[in-house]
Formats: sequence, structure tokens, C-alpha cells
Amino acid sequence: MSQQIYNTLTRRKETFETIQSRLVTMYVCGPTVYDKAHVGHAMSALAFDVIRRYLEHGGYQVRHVMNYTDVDDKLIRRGRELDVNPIHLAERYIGEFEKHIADLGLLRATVYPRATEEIPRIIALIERLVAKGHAYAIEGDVYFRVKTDGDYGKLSGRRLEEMRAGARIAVDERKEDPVDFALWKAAKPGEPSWESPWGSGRPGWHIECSAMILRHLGERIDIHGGGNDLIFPHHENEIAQSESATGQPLARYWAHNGMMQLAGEKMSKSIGNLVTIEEFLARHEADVLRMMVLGSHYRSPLTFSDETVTQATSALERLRSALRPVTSASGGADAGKAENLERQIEASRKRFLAAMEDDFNTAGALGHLFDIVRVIHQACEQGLAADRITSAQDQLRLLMGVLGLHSERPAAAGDRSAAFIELLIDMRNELRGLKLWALADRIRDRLDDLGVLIEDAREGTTWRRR
RNA sequence: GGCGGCGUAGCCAAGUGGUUAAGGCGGAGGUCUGCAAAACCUCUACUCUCCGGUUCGAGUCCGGACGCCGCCUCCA
Repeated sequence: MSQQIYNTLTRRKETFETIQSRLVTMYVCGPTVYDKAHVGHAMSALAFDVIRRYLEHGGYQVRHVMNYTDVDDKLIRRGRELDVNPIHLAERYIGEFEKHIADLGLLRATVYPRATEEIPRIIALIERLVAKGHAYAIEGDVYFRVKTDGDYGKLSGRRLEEMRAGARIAVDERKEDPVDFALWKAAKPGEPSWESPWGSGRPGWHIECSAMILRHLGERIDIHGGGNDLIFPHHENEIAQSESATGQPLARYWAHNGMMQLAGEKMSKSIGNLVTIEEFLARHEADVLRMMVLGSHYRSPLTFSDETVTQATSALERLRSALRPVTSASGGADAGKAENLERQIEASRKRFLAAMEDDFNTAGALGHLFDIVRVIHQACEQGLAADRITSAQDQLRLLMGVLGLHSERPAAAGDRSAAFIELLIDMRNELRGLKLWALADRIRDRLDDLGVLIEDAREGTTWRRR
């Protein structure tokens, strides 16, 4: 088998082949930084993080670019409402997002370009489009002339006639065609603006991505990603701009993640039904969100609810349960059982890889990881030699790492309670030795209330944080 | 209205037309344990929204109905 990837452009799974051998160029649309990011943004970033990790695991080098839209209508409006410079506002939310990237355990992109830092390239690209007759200027605005793009609508499956007919867009009489869209917007007083051949103004939304891709990745890229809400108009327009300018197909594979749903609706800023990344991380560990994303296919919608969060938390705990230090020291089990363990793990590992090769089927892949979890526990029950179990655990840890999951919860910084907890456990075990069960149980219950879970095994007492 | 997607157990969710429909969560019973917890074992969808069709054979392909979601306006 070879890597398969679903391509929105063809609406089919296709065999993944890169333009340059062993190098993947991937551009993923990032957020417009006018407000706090929510878990839906995180879902998208996580989905492409996993794709990238798997490609890297397969031996590819990935050149990964994610943009920040740091100038647009919403940012300007927001800045006006709060009476702050929109550029500074963007700066603040970019800072927050950068922290989320670290907190969520996302691999850092190769470059994080910002619209405001790409203005000369954006202007150059627009000039190129104007020179080729694909764009026209009117009173300081520049519009893309959609009718010059013969295959406009190919990504989203739309036809121009139908779009003109059912135009819900407020028609700007100055445009040649209602479907034409802005490449450059003339500045209004007090707005951030840059000088251009058409007067002072700022870029339209779609053009920044075309310009950034051109600069940071080239005329053609392997994967272009983003949420499926961007298919139209954003990605359709990007294709129109880039391909009209270069005469080449922009991206080989268009990959789109499904939307995070909250209470049966898409999570979005405009509806206001959202949970910010900050809120989520204040209550849960980052890997819980990763587990939620891994638990269903990236192209499907993902339901966010108390119950799905709890389920993901428990599932993560289950995965990690197989990685606890091996305490059994018997080692008396026969070699046949050890071989059996290795065989089962190898079979699961192959199924895991096959699932991932099939359009990054993380939910299927996770299922095979849980099979490994079970056989590790079985091996422990059977008293297999510790070194055989440890090597099985190494396999599991490695595959979890491919998905970006950590094998244990990161320790809280500056927490020095461990020594005290162990002191209490020692005291409790003395009480147990004296069969003073009531007192011993009280210590266990009180620690449980504090989030510390005590487990008495034959080999001794262990504890962990809930 | 146009385009796209989805409907699998109490919940989440995978599923190349073909032996017993993954896995997780939850639940029930058992083993272990002073009691727990964890782990292990057993059980928890004779059936994949419904109705037709193609086929020797369909959750999987085709048509239709119903329901839900996304995009068509800023959106990951």
C-alpha cells in the first residue's frame, strides 16, 4: 500500500505523490487573529499536525506554512470597538496562539507568515494579475475578474451562472460582475493602510495566502489544508488568483477538516457557541483534545460536549495504563507466550500503519493501539519477563508518539507534593499492617478527594494523579 | 433553491461487497483484593434510519423517502 489522501478537488481518495521526492510542501490556513482562538481552531491545527507527523514518520521532510491574517474588516471593527490599534490587537492574539501551539503539543510550522509582512509580495502578485487582464482597479479598489478564470468553481462545485442568479452578495455596482472579489481595498480614514500603485489601501482576504504560498513554498504545493468552511469562497478564490497568475495548478491535494460542533451546531465566533482553547486547557490536559480529534476522522464533524470530553479523558487514561512501570518480577512464563506477545504487537502495528495510510484514519489506528494495550496487560497478568513487556511498551509509546500523544501527563510545574503523598502512603501501609482498615481507608479517601489515586497491588502501593 | 457530507449499540466511533459488524466510554456479572482501585475474563448491535433495486452475496454499490449537518456572507 501507499499513502492515500482524500482530495476535495476530485472528491476521491488518491495516492499521495509529492512534487519533489521525499519533500512535502504543506500550507494550512490559520486563524484571523481578532479574538481568542477556540477549540475548533485547535481541532484544525491538531488534524494537520497529525498528518504532518505521520508523513514525517514515513520519511518525508515537511515544509509547513501556516499564516496569520492580521489585517481585515473584523480586526479593524474590533480595534475600533476596543479603541486599540488593530495591528496591536492582532499582535496580542498571535502571541496567545503561539502559546497554544506550544501548550497543545503542535509541531511548529516552518514559517508563520503574517499578512502585514507580505504586503510587497501581495502588491506584486496583484500587479501580475492586472497585467494579465485577470484583475482591474476601480477607485483604489482592485477586483479579480472571475470570468477570466475558465475553471472557476472547480473546488467547490459551483457554477458561475448559478452564483450570479442566486447572488446573496450585496451587489457593488462598480464591479464588472457581482462574483468578482476584492484583491485590494482602498483605505478609509483611520484604517491601517499601505501605499500601492492604486493608492493607499490594504489587501483583500484571499490574496495573502496566494502570495505567501508563492513566496514560502513556490508556485505549486503538495497539500493545501484548512477547515471545510474555507472551501468556498476562500480556497476557490485562492485557486483563481494563484493559477491565473502562474498558469499552474496551485495544490495537488486539497485537504479539509470537518467542523467542531457544539450543541449540534458548528462552533463559531459569529454564533458565539464556543469554548476557547484557554478555557479548555484550564480544565483539561492538551492530549484530551488530541484524543477527541484522533477519535473520529478528520474530515467528519466532531461533537464537543461534556460527555465526549470525559470519554476522551478515560480513553487516554486507558492508553497510558499499559505504560505504567512493570512491577511483576516473576519472569517465569514460557518463551511461547513472549513470542505470542511480539506477534500480536507486530500485527497491530501493521494495522495501525495501514489505517494511517488510508487517508489518516486515526480512529481506526487508535483502535489498534487499544489492542496493543490489552495484550500488554495480558502479558503482565501472565507474568511475562519484564524486559519483554518493556519492549512492547516501547512499541506502544512510539506509535502514540506518531499521533503526538504523550505517554504520561506532564507534571505540574513546581509541584512538590509527591514526597508528602509518599509519606502518607507509608503511614497508611503501616496502619494496614496493623489491620487498622478504617484509618487506612480514610487516608485513601481523603487523598482521592485531593485527586490522588491509591492502588494497592501485591508488589506494593502505587499512586497517580487523576 | 444550488453544492457537499452524514445517519452503525445507552454514548463516541472504525469498517477493502463475502467467515462470528473493530475499538473506546458507560453498564452488568466474575477473578484478584482486608475493602477498594487498576488489570484480566464473560456479557452488553442476528444487525447497520426506512423503502426499493443490482448481485450468488450489501452496513458497504444504485435509486427514492425521512432526518441531521456544513458551505453558498466573515469563519479552522
